[in-house]
Amino acid sequence: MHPASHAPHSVEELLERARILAGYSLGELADMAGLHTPADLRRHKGWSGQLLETWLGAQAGSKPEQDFPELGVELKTLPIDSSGKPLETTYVCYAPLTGIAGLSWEQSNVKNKLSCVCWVPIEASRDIPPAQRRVANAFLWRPDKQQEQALRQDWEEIMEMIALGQVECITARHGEVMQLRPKAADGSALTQAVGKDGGWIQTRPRGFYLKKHFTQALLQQAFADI
DNA sequence: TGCTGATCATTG
DNA sequence: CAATGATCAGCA
Repeated sequence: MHPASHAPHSVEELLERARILAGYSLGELADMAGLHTPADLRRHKGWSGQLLETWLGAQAGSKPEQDFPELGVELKTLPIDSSGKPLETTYVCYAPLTGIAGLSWEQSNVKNKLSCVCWVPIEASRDIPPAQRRVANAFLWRPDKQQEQALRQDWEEIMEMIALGQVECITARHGEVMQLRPKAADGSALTQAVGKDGGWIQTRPRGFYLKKHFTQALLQQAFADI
């Protein structure tokens, strides 16, 4: 068994590839791919996701697009504990802080990214070294009406606050299923945003994240029959 | 102990 | 710097 040499040609092929990985440890997958497994992820936070990208044939990069543009599918690893509950929130995408007048949910990066997601849960409790963490069953998800409505509502509320110059007032407690949090290399990273009086301010870059209870519901929905 | 805010590595 | 992949870690 070896990593994919090219992107999958269909959603079915992608899901097949992902399901084959279920049961393997990250150490095994790294070995087979000829990659080094770090002892911990403190300085390798994106390692799991990049390993899975390698195995499934996604192009690494930093483009604000889906991982599989031809399929319209986004790939996301999801760390879970032994009882199958998410251990972390899930990063969605960078949040635009300028030039957002007239931007609609339909045009948003969030909607695009979440329109179809291949979720790959990984048993990743902190007491398990990365090499021993195991891949669980992948599943494909498209938001249903209610899920999309919930995402849309949070997005619209948060984006309205940003547009009104209230970005500094937004905390991770805003939003029912999705939150806005800092997203940067460190506290010195600054980007432009709209300020209170309508002028420009410098602020920390932000990203959208899915709250844990939302992704937990996706897991339950996907494995309800198991 | 969970969550929020902070942080790490890499690429374009 | 922007954006990707995320997890870390202090504090309530």
